[in-house]
Amino acid sequence: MHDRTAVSRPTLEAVAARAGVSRATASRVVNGGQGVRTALVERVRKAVDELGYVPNRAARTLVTRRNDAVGVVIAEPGSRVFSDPFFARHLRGISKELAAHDSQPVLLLVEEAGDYDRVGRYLAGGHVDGALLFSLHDDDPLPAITRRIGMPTVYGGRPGRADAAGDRSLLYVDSDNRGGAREAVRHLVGLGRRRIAHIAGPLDQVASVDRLDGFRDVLIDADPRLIVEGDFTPGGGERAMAELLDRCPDLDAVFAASDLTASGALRVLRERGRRVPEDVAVVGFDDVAEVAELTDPPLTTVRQDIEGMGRLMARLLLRSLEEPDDPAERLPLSSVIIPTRLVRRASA
Amino acid sequence: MHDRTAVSRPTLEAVAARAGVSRATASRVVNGGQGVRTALVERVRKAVDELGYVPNRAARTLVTRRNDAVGVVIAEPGSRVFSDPFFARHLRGISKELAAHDSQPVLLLVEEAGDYDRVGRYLAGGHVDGALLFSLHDDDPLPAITRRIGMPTVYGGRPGRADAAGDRSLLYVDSDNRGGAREAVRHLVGLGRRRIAHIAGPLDQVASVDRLDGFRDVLIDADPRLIVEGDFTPGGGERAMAELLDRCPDLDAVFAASDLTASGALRVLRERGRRVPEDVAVVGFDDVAEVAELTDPPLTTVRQDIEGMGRLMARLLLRSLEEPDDPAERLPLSSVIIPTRLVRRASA
DNA sequence: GAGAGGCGTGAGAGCGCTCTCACTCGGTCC
DNA sequence: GGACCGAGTGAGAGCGCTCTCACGCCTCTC
Repeated sequence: MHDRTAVSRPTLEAVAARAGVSRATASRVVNGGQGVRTALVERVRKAVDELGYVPNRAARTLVTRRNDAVGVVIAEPGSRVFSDPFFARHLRGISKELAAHDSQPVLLLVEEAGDYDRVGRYLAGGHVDGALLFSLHDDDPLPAITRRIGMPTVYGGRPGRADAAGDRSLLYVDSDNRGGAREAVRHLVGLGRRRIAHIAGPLDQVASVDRLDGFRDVLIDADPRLIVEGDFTPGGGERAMAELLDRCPDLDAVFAASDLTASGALRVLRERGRRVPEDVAVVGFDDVAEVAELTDPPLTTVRQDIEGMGRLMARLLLRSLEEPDDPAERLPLSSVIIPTRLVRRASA
Repeated sequence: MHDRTAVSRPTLEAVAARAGVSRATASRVVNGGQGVRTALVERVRKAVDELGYVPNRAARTLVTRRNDAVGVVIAEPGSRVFSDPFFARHLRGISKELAAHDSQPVLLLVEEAGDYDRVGRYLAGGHVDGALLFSLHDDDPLPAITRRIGMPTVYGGRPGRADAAGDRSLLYVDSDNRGGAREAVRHLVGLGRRRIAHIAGPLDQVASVDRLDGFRDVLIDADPRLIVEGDFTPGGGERAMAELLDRCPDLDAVFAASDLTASGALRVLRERGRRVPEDVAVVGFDDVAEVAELTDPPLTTVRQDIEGMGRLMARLLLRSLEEPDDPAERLPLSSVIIPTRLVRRASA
């Protein structure tokens, strides 16, 4: 198929010949130069420069079994993780951290059921040293695959029960969804609000459940009619807000599980003549992209450090790749929860 | 450094032994089975299944010089291309197309000047078959690098003069920025607007210039005071709008070079008591993410097919990788301009 | 001055695959 | 009936690199 005519690049052999040393010595120099006389190191370096030598990674991988690449698997690009702002930020953090360790992210998007197979084969094919998995639903086959082939894996977001059941020592990085939600609701309480509603995210996602739990942590005996499930979209926010207002016209605050949800809620509140924040205070969640600043009024929201999350995922993965074979020498690695913080704007 | 203990995978040798054939025959079967007796094909296939054999891509790459991977280089992640919505959509289109050809995108972000070196080395290292370049400014060293090493490259967005000068046959995919701008302005004219302003994007970017050109195509002798340079952000839109209103209080329409810019403009218009669209009609550009729907009123805007752009870039690159060595046999490849279309909402 | 010990270097095997080339074998042609 | 042929198969070289191991040389010790 691809019939690339290789632009022939100099080999290590050529470098060695030019420097008047053996291939072995040239290799040593290229890989750090430990235990080679300074004079020779310099001769080889010079030859490398003159020839413009760049090691052939395929050859190197073949013998070292190291790829210097990790797979970034994103399942369901229609979903939340992929939804624009998250995705780009995650990737940026991941890329930065990997680049610092001379490793590269290989992107693997799963769009349809058939893609799992392709991605599974790719991972099993040993083209990457490890995997970063953004996988949301419980029946995702990928965790089982990486576990079976013994590929180091770090999850983005706390995995659901089914995944966790298989391996207690599973590594993940997540935002402090629960803590962030608590802070948001406490803020509303602090403002003197007494009828605080919650528009949740889809409750089959762990993050949604965590945020709902945080809400309940503060409002232990919240009126169940004040809780409605949304879907993280503006439209869902509109529908949920309308329902809430119908059910409980006396509500005086809303904690929405995402900024987009909140933006929909704001629109309905405005249509129904409720002033924000005077009549109803609104708090969102995410603070990514410009959404929270675009709304009218600008949204008070819980900020997540998505880029930091990506960076930490990569770091955790790189660490587990470095692990010595001897289990006794292994440094203990553990999952990380990244703190969130409330950003106050005009809506609450 | 990375001391991965390889989970030893079966080799082609093992498959051959189990199937009772030579390695060569096993290889033929794995690569399609051309010219092998059906009986043998089946024996080998069975052995592959039983052993769970997956070809070692490094070994294959070493001999075929094909990577089945392409580099996706994004320079200046702070910039427009990277800005969330674009990035994810591009990548999605690219990934889909590549996946269909069993190739994978390797992500290369350039954050700081020093990264050019790293990325350049990576590309030169022959780890990818080709490159998709999102590079915006004229002094970007990457085009020169890919040209020098003879690596097939497709650009996202029409390159600036400096790049194009080096190679006339350069391949790129771009949105019809100029045509889209024309359509937007014609729409405003059709609404009977006579004092139409333009908030441009940063004029060192080709897309901004193209949109401005489209504006001018329709309004050949536009009052220069009705044109202000913005920066694609809401804040820039606010400043530009304020300036425009000060200069020309009689303006009755604004064509903003991006939706974010338009959202800032809308806010200023509201503050100054201008009704949209009654007093001032507003049209944006992009229609990605939910921005245009979030604004109040929802924004009329020019939609770009970003995902399609990504897909086409990948397709163009794959095609140029397939090119036969004999120049006479080459199918002519040419750059593509993807149409845009006006999406009418409430603001104009 | 002879033996021990280290350090630096080179030879060579081998990573897992593809691909060329030579060989075999059954069938066809004159 | 022998030369020819094409299809199917296997042997083996080689892709560019790393890494083990053995060897040579130099320094040190008694």
